[in-house]
Amino acid sequence: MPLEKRYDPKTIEPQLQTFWELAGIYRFVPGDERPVFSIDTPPPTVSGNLHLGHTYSYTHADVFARFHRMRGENVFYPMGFDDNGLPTERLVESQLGITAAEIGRSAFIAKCLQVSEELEQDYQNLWQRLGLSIDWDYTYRTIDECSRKTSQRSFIDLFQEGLVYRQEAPSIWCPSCRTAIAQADVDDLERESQLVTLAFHLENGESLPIATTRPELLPACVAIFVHPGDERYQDIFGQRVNVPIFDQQVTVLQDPMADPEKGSGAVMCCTFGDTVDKHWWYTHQLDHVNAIDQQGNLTEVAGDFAGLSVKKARQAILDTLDQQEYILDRQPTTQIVPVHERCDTPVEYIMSQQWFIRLLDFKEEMLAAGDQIKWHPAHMKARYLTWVENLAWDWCISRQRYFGVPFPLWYCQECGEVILADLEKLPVDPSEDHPNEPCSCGSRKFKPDEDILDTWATSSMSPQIVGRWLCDDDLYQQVYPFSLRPQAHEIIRTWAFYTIAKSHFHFKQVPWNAVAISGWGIAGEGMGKISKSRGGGPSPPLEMIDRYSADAVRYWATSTSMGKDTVISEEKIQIGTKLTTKLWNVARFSERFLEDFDASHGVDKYSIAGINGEHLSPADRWILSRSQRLVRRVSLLLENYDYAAAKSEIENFFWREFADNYLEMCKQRLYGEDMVQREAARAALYHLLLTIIKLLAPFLPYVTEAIFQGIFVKYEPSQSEDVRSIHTSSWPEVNNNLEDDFAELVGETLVEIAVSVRRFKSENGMALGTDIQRLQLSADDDQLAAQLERASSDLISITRAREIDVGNHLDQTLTILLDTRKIKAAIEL
RNA sequence: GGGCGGUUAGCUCAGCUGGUUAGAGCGUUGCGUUGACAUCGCAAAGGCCGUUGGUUCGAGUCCAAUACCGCCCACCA
Repeated sequence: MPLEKRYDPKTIEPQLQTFWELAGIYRFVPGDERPVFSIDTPPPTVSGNLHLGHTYSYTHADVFARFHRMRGENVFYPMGFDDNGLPTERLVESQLGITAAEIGRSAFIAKCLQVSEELEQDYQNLWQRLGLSIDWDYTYRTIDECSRKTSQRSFIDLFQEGLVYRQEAPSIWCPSCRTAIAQADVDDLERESQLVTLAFHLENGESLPIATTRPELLPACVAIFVHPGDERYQDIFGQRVNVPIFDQQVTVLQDPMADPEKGSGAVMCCTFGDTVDKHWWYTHQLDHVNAIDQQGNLTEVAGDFAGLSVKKARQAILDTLDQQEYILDRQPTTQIVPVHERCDTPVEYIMSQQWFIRLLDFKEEMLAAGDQIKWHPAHMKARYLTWVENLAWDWCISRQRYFGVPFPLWYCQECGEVILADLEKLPVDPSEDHPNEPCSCGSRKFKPDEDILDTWATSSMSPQIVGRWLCDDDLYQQVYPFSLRPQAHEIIRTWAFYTIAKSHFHFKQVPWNAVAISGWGIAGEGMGKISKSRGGGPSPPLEMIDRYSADAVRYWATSTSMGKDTVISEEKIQIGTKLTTKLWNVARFSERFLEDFDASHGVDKYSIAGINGEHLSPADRWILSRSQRLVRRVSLLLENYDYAAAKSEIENFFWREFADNYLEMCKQRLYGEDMVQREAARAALYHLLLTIIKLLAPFLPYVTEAIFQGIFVKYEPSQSEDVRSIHTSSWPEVNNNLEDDFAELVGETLVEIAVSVRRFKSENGMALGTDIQRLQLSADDDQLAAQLERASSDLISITRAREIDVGNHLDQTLTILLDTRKIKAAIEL
């Protein structure tokens, strides 16, 4: 079936998508002898707000998958959805306007399952429409049974290795989400604040000025610290001080972490205002006063202020301090406060009992693991290493929430012993199940652990979940360690780091050979324009795909290199549309010369080996040589995950060298009567078009497939490659015999001549198709001159000269077009 | 405060291990039915490659300092 005059992606893309699904083009073949390329796909957090930015990093991973598949590798490219834990709960709460506390735990979990499942269908639709070459037989949800089982198994294994522990300790707490969180869940937020200097009174009645931004923590003040070398405070070391309003007596202590430069140099230590307080509390064995409860309100120790929120209490206490004339100074200040990244609520440090995974003892191992992985771009490794170096807390994995993977354990009500679930029974819900055996103390009374695991504690097992670690060892052995982890940069410290940590703890190896870090597709000015046209919302990706094409969106997504953020640009998408149109038109042009070939040997007929070099024109030799170098370069770039440079090289070659120049040079032979010349041109054309669409197939899977199906796969099957689809066909190989420096020099000369003639016509207002009488050329180099002679058909074709005349010198009466050391050219009109 | 990335044509960006007149797309201007393509083609204009030093026969490309922009990290009184 000949190619349609106009390429209509809106109808063709969905057809091809269906074809790929039905034909199983992207199936992973377990047990196959080909080398495996396995991808640890990021399970997107199901957030319910899909925008074009989501397509950005996922396109990158797909390009790699397609490249490796065409390279002959058995590509394992699964998909997952991260739908357990706090992010999903927050979504459900905001979307349905309910809270778990209101409707009860089990009803809430049911809502979470329902909402996330509906949204996941949207994600899947988008991924399929975008053309991601995922094998949908391998999908997972981080809340599904296999994930829960894997996650609980991980916990039990680590427990038995002594790598997890439960401890009553100051923990990072989000008063809004009402749960403990981990260091990695904390972000910085700048806000306006007030630094007030208060007068604390020593026993002798003297006043000690102390600055604070958190006066509401006064009831929890347990000590005052000064620097040991601070001259001002040598005398008061060890003295007792009265805390304003609350009147408890605390001691002045010394510690090098007290900075004489800050505030008055004397600082109050409260349990707990920040991590330094925690440090001092621990190292100086101070008392613990809990002033803030789990809802973020002041406790009874705050007396009249009990029950007030932190914010209200701060103001009320300030007012009282003011009335009682404790305030020496007030300074407005911008302060950086740690907040919970999910809700931007300032965190508190609250004493509570939590489960932790040991990290601080393993920093060296984690750093070494980072060095064993290839990072793309390389500088992203620095973020990982910095994070590991600065770790200050073990990994708090317990969350006081509802929707997630439960801890697989109970506590004995008699002796407090931890009873783990049986491995065979995983996954368990300890609230519904119970232990098989009585506790070693003989008791049969158990209390289930009611917390859930940090969502990262599960998603950090993604290689094990998707590789079916616990239920399909053959598969797992084939895919693990994974070839590639693609992900975005903001989750280096969470997903990447935790996955590396888990892999180290469980298997003493790194989870992947390489990690490819994508940037973000972010809303920019272009988005404003887009959103305006549809009433203000962000641009929905399916709408953009419908308006332009999946290929065009992918073109935009692969235009900025690995690791870089990029603005969502409708303009860039439009350029992608132009490229697909150009490809289509080139293919339609080529089709008429290729369709009557005796191609009974399938696509191999015009493989490079079949080209008879004797009859190739200089233009053929030039473009064939250039194409070999292109294949070499693009392959290397893609091996190194540099999709943007690869795409740009192919695009330039295709548009500037092949379409603008080569096609114009070979037309005369294609249309001409000389069958020998015609066959040579057709062979070159066949090879080049096939090479170009293959190279572009990872980027523009739809239009290249449409061309491949329309022109190259209407013959019998090839013996050497799977030509059901361009995406299972073989990646182009470099043919050294076609690489030829001299041919390239000749080709460049031909282009120079063509450009000079075009410029002449353009400057003289002539149409490009205008015939010229004679083109006279002269080259000092005899070999070059001989090639120019041989290229007369190429030159006539592109310049429309009636006659090409190659001689030793130019006729001075003619118009000189070019005069360089290499080549001189003149025309006669 | 420490670290990383960026600073190249009006805009968005390429420029690999330093080497002839610095590239592309968009935009601008002019011209044009080349027997595939007007969702096009051809051509033109447009840059002291952030600043200042240094290394070198030669630097956008290496080194140092510096200024902005962005990000990561840090104990944020």
